This record gives sequence, C-alpha cells and structure tokens, in this order.
Amino acid sequence: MNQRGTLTRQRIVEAAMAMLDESQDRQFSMRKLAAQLQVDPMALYHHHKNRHALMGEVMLALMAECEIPPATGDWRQDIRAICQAVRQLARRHPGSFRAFVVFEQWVPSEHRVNEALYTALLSAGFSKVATVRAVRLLIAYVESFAVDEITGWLEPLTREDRENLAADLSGGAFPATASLLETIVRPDADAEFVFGLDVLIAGLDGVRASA
Amino acid sequence: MNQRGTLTRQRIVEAAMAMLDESQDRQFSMRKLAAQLQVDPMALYHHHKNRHALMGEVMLALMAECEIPPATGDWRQDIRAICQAVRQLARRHPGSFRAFVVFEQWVPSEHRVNEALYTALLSAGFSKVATVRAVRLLIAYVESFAVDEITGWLEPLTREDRENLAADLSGGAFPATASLLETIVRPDADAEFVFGLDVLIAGLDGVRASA
DNA sequence: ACCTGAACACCGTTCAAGT
DNA sequence: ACCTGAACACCGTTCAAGT
Repeated sequence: MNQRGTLTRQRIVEAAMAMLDESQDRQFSMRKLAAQLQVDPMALYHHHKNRHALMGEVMLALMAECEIPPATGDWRQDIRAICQAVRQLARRHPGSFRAFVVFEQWVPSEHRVNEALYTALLSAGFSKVATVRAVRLLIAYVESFAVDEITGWLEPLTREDRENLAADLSGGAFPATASLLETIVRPDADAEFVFGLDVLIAGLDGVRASA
Repeated sequence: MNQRGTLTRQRIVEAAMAMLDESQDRQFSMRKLAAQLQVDPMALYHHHKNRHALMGEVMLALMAECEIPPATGDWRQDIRAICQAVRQLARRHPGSFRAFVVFEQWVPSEHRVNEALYTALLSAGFSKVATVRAVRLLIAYVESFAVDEITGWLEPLTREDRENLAADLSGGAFPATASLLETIVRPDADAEFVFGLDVLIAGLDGVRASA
C-alpha cells in the first residue's frame, strides 16, 4: 500500500478532478480520493492544506484547460467562440465544472477567459462600465447554460418527467405553460445555446450607443 | 425536551428555511435543525422522508413566496417586474435561494414564475420555441445575478481583494483587465441588474422577427 | 401516531508517531 | 520529508423501542 514518494500535488489534483468528473451522483470525498490513490487519507494533507485548498487547485487546473480561440477582429464572432469554448470545457469536465460554479472564490485562471472577453468588447467600442457589466452577463449565461446542459435539463424529458409535468398543468392554472408543453419537453441544446448568444449579442449591440 | 405534538411538517419547513437563511457560512444539517427545535434528530424523519425531501418542501415554500406582480399589458415592463421580484426573493432568503439554485429537481411552485414570463412573451408575439428559450435565458440571468449579489460579488472589493487582483494583473499578461481595474472594483448592483435586463429585452426584441 | 436512543457507515481534520 | 493511525467532532439514516 505504501506509495512513498509517488504522491505529488499534481497527481492528487488530477485524481481529484477525475473523481469529480466521474462521480455522477455519489460525491467526492478526501477519504475516497485517498483510497483511490492507495494512500492513507491523511497523506493528502501533507500536499494540500485542506479540502477547500485542494478544490481551489482543481478549479485552477480546470480553467487553465479552457481552449480560448485567438481573436479574429470580429467581436461578435470572438464572443461566440469564447462562450463555446467554456461550454466545451464544461462538457469535458462536468463534475469539476459544477464544483467550479459553486466555488465561492476567485480562481486566477479565470483571468484568461475574462481578458479575452474584455478585449473583444473594448475593441468593439463599449465603454468601460458596459464592458465590465457585459462580461459578467456573458459569463453568467454560459455558466448557467453549461450547468443546465451537464445536469440534463436540455435533454428531451423522460416519459415520467413528462407525465409529472402534464399532471402539474392539468388543473388549468397555467394555460400559457400548458400551451407550450410540446415545446418544453423537446429542447435542442445546440440551437438554444446559439439563441441565447444571438439575444445577448443583439442586445449588447442595442445598448452600445446608450451605455 | 419532549415537544410531543408540537412538531409539524410546516414547523419543520419554516425552521429549516430560517436556518438556511441565517447560516452564513456554517451549514444546515438535520441534527442542528433538530437541536434548534429541541427534538431528537430522528423525530424529523417522521414528518419528512429524508433530507432531500425536506429541502424540496423548503424550495416549494420559497418559490411560493415570490410576489409576482400582475400583468400590465407591456411585456417589457412585465418581464422587468417579474425578474425584480425573483431578485427580491433571493435577497429576503439568501441561504434558501442558494440551495434552490443548486437543487437539481423540479420545484412545482416555479410554475407560477414561469407562467408569468411565458404569458408576457407569448402576448408580445414570440413564437413558442422562442418563448421557451427566452424564459430559460431570463431565469438563468436572474438566478445567476441574484446568487452573485447575495454572495457579495456585487459589493465594492475589500482592500485585500483589490490588492490580490492588482497583484494578479501586475505581470502585464492581462492588459484589458488591468485597464478596467477601477471599474471592476466598484460595481453597482442595481444599475448592473437593469443593464442586464436592458440587454436581454433589447436582444429579444431584435430576434423576435427572425425566430 | 409520534418521539427516543442506540447504532452504522460515513465525513474533514488534528496530532503524535513512525520511517 | 513524507506517510500512518488513532482519535475527535461531526454527518444522514435505519431500526427497534418506548409512550
């Protein structure tokens, strides 16, 4: 069992990220991680101060992996590409990405993503205030969408979920929702993501002059 | 200690919601809740199947409390008012709202909020598909914003956070971010929320014809 | 019907000890 | 320097028992 010398900060971070991504419903724990690394639980604490610190390093590695495309000169295209890159990262690392969104602390490698968005918007002529607000809005959108997607909210509803929904609506209290039932049960993730980007970009274009 | 007969489903739900909202960082647990209710931890399980079920009831009560304003006939105004109502709910119940956003299950009382948004958009002439997508987009925005706000991301940065950020940017790798430093450290939550709504509404208006 | 209490299988983390 | 093992203060939940 003794793995003396084989345990490193990086090996722990990689194993933690893999465990987060693989554990669909059962969750990550320091003790399970140690077991997988075939090491005493307390060995981890020699390399990382505590669970939170380790998670911080996982988040750092996660965001560092985001493949930000080079700027093209077209801010609309750049924003679309950057948002798609974040979405792809979430799909590649669903568990870690979920933990990242909930992680209430600044992760330095986020700077890379923000910098790319800031650059695109400033080059498009947005004011400083509008740029900062627009980036938070874009990040909020892409993170929410990505979490919805990896959680399964953008897949067609199961027969059971669909029946539960229909039952909720059968009282007649929600006529608008009921009229949309067929649309609600059959989402299209790709099209919906593009729809959101279209709305945001058109909206940003609209407020550019006035902001 | 014996509170025989005084424990009800509703009393447990109310106490759980209060505990979630008050516990800033230390978190909710079934055992702490029982202690506060001066009851054996296991007494709770007589009224609620398990922790998840209890949380579901808290979420139900939370969303039922959202004060949705009556429709005015102006879809733009209605959407603004509904989103502000959700934001106010989050401010009133920060801990419960955070739990709600992470709660990976449908909460029936959400129908009320969705119905109001669906009604506004359908009346504005949006197609079914555009309406369903727009509502998810609006909800994603308001939930993200509200969580950011109650987490403290929209307050002026502390001196320490500001210095950490400046240190991150001192290497020159993020020139756009550095140029925005003064704006980043001093957010304005109210103005930012309205900015987001402006962008979304302008954007929805823009895609209405083409969707 | 409603509550208790012991018990089980878990957590994160501290601290003293081993090599 | 790096890892172990016992221990502490927690979890959620089951199950048998009390009233």
